Amino acid sequence: MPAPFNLAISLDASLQAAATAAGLETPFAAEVRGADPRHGDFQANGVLGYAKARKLNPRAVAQQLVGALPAEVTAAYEVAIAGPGFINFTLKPAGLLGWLQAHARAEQLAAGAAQSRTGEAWILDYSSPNTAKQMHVGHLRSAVIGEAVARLLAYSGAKVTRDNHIGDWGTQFGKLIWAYKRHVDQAALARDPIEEFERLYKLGNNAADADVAVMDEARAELVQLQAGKPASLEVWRQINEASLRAFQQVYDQLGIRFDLTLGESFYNDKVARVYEELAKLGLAQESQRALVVFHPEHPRFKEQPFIIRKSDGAANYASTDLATILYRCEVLKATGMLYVVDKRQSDHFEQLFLTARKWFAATNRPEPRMEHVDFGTVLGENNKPLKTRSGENIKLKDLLLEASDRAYALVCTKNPDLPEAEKRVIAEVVGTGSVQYADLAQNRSSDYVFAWDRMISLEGNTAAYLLYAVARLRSIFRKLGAVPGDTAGEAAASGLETATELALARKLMKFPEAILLAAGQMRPHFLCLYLYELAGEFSAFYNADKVAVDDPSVRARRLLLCARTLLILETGLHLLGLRTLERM
RNA sequence: GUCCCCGUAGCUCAGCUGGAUAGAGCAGCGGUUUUCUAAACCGCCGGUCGCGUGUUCGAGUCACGCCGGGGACGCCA
Repeated sequence: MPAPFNLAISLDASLQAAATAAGLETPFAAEVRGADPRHGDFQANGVLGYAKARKLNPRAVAQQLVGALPAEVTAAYEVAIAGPGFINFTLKPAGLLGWLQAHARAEQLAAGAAQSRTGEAWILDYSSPNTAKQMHVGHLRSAVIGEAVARLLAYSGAKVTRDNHIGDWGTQFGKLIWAYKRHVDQAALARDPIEEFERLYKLGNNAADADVAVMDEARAELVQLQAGKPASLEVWRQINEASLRAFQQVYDQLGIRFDLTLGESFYNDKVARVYEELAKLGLAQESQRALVVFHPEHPRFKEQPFIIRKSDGAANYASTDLATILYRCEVLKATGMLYVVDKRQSDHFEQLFLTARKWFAATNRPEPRMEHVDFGTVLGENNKPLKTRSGENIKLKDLLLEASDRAYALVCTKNPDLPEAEKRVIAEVVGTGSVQYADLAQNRSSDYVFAWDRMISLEGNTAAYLLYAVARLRSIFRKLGAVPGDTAGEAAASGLETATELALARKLMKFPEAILLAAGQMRPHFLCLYLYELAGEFSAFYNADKVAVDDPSVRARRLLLCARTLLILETGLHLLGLRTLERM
């Protein structure tokens, strides 16, 4: 009998059927959820509310429900009624082993997970830096969280399109092109294009401030660019290409690859339609020469305008964001879109979504799901936004480099005999992974304090702790000359016995819940927490139960546990965007 | 001024749609290695969940008020 991927869901369905069989009134919700291990694996709390609403004795209702449970359930679980009417379910050891045997390979887990979001098509809008500028620490969270959410949704069965909505259009290009044409240093450009663009922009900006004639020339450059003059477009195109190449170096380290890069310039010719439609529908109105949208039903947005066209006639990000929503629905056939953006922009997104909903409703377009996946600020240890000592933004490139350096120093003390090249790889994986994981492990909505020591000190809920568990698991298989997931070997496994074996197996079986929770709320920290607890159970098991024992059936079942732990740890870490290691 | 978010152990944080005795890590104290990586494991210590009132079988979680911190608020994104 194949074990269902998500036992909680399957149990819920069984209870629902039992409720009908027991003659309970509808609606009845079983409310199955993971339980405190002291009480069991799962608990159903539904009878409490049900009994209350009908002034029944909850324990009697629970009794009635338990009496109607199908034989498969009572065979697989210890069932107990506790307290005011909780029903506790503890999977028997044979059931645990059965689940582990049914989910032996990555494809089997993936197939199970993919059931929850089939048919959904999401556009993920994340990272989205400005071209011609360095990515700095302020770009970290969007990239890291966005990628993890993308992977979680895809794993859950959704079609995911990663769209890098870069800032590649704006008034700064006039000054930049002016300076580029006159002062570009080709050698510097080849070495580090963004560094050079930043230098040129500052140069152009200063020159324009100092000299009105330069300002006029810069303005003329901008007009020519916007008018589509080929020579200007060519420079602009070069700037963007070089910028994207530089971004990709960071993305490669973070495991990010976009499907689309449709920046603001792409929507240049698509904003006019937005103005026309919204004006015609009466949603937008002229105010102080700008085109704005008010929301009379909203306490604040009845007065605080959503400016969709500036008084000088130019577009702003409200214009392009509206055009983007339309394009994503009409052309890309998205059923939903997510914006992984700083929470300080929540007003903008609230106004944007309100406006888009009214617009779509008024034009009979199907309404997409739109969600602002917000996140807090990265703070320094002084609890203020993280900066360098001189008050500059920290470049993402430098941050990741420092992470690797710190990890390298650590590998050299912990495992000095490894080959130099391998130490470098370990440093890169551990360093980058530590930065990613520190960002993901905390609830994204809150600010978080960036602290190197806590991040790479490798204690507690950190990337290194998890990667270390993976490395130890790999080491076991290396030492024993065994292959993880070897079915023939696993067939010899005897039943789970020790407390640590059982605790580990129980935690493994909870993987589906962790995925569901993390993907459902687009909060990767739920997966982090699960993986951390799993690694903890593994470490306790590793310490208490030796795998390399003589008894072949004991060894086989422990190897099976190791193989599943390895599989789920790696699957989880990869979903978060981290790489894993053989040794560290 | 209006609105939003936050306040949980000395520190950094979990706590899923209200569920059982509020949990981790760090720091502190004490243990564990002739055994698969000790970057580990085990134990102890530590909380009036900012304060108050209310809602109910049940509140860290919901409502209202207050105190404290952060953020947003017309042409940057």
